[in-house]
Amino acid sequence: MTDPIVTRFAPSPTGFLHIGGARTALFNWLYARGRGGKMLLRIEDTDRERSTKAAIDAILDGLDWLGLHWDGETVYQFSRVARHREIAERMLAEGKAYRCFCTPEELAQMREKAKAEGKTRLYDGRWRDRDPSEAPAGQPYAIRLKAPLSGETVVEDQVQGRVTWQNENLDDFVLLRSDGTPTYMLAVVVDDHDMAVTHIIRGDDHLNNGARQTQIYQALGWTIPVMSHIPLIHGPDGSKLSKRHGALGVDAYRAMGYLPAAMRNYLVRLGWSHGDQEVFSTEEMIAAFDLPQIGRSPARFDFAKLESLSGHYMRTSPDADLLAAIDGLLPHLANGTDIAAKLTPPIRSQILAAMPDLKERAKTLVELIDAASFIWSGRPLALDDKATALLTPEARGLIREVTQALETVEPWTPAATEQAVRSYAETKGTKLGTVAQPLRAALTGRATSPGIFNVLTVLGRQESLARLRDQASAS
RNA sequence: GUCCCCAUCGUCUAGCGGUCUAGGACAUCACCCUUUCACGGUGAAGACCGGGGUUCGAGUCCCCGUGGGGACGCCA
Repeated sequence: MTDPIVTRFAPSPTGFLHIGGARTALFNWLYARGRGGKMLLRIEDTDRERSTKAAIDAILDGLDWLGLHWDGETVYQFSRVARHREIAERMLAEGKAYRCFCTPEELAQMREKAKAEGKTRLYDGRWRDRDPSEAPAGQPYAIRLKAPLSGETVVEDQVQGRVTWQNENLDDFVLLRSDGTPTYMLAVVVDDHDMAVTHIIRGDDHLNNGARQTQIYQALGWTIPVMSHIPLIHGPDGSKLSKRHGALGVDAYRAMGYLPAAMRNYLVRLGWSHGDQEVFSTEEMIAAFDLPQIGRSPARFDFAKLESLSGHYMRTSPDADLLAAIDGLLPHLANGTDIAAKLTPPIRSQILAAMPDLKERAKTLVELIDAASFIWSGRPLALDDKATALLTPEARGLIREVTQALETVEPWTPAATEQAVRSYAETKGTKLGTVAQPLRAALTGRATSPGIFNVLTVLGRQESLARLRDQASAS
């Protein structure tokens, strides 16, 4: 029996969960779920200066919203420093690492020199073979890996293929800082090993780290996890994602009204494909996802496609789910509290009644809420510019007459009101649109809305007639 | 600068030597449907970065160039 698959998502809590991190989490989650494995969560909070509680909360909240649930307890890397130190000491004792007494100034000089000479190896290894007895007394030291000087280090990457580095280009990097805290490079290896991680899936900005970490695994004699470095996501203009375009926290996407399912679907197709399939249910995604199908070139973030996918999920979601999604979204909206207060039980059932018509034309929950707002907007109804333009004196005259025709309609159903309006238009010798648009403006305050007869039905006889009379008499 | 990675329509991508006069999706543009807006339907326009090889045959393999990206910290 082979070992169970264990993946992990390991964000550093120095900011929100951005779109790239969300996709990395999704890939890890899909890979584990599809193979009966586990996805672990490890918060890489060893940078005490920059790690914040707020960032941790944002990451957890973001994963939760996306529906990417991890297995087991969340591991906080900082809590494991003693273990990291233990391994560093062990490597020192075994001669796999050594003490380096260089000062920051010396290091800065070395770096400059190396750059000037066009060398990749920044540290010159000056303490590599020196006897510790030569160390200046009381001088703090860092522990560096005694990396191989020749030969090559290879990462057999599932997405990048076989990637090779000449060891002469890799220097003796620091494992344990002079203040006794572990570096990221050491901590990751020790934690992944201790957490029995079998597959590392992360952004390809870590590809070079993959080589360094491989050297640590080799020094320790540990099994190297299968690595997959996925390409980064770029902004619409091809540049690195910045706050100007796509680098928003996932909470921003929630606030824009995207459904988590749409988000997952959009994200999974960024860099990964399964033939010509564009739409994937979560189950399909889990079943089809695999590492070799991930592309190696960076993808650009495209709101238009996200939007389109979002519309698809809006249309295909059950009505009640969408209402629940609105409830979930309201707390995250600026005017959410005001709207929430208006959603009384009767209003909610009106929304539900209108939902089949509403969801057909909304791309996001925000649009859905906006399109539904005519239901709870009280009289006198505010008119937007287009609606105002529609309500010419002639149009108001039409409304007056149609209202009279409508007053006798019984029962108040879409078919019956349509009957009445159509026959009115016929006797007037005008097209249905000529009377439907003014009705729409008077009823919803907008120039666009669901089908006008459904609007009449959702609003009910009393409210409909009242809104019509408001506009018939006004001028 | 050095190291590493990448390169098919505007965008996401299919393509794993011949079935490619290169397929799908989003976006765009027509037309149809139609009470508005969407949806839906039909159709159009739109790509293999350049140059060398290898091969009977290259979008597919190799090399060089060019262009992107990433990494070069006692950050993660």
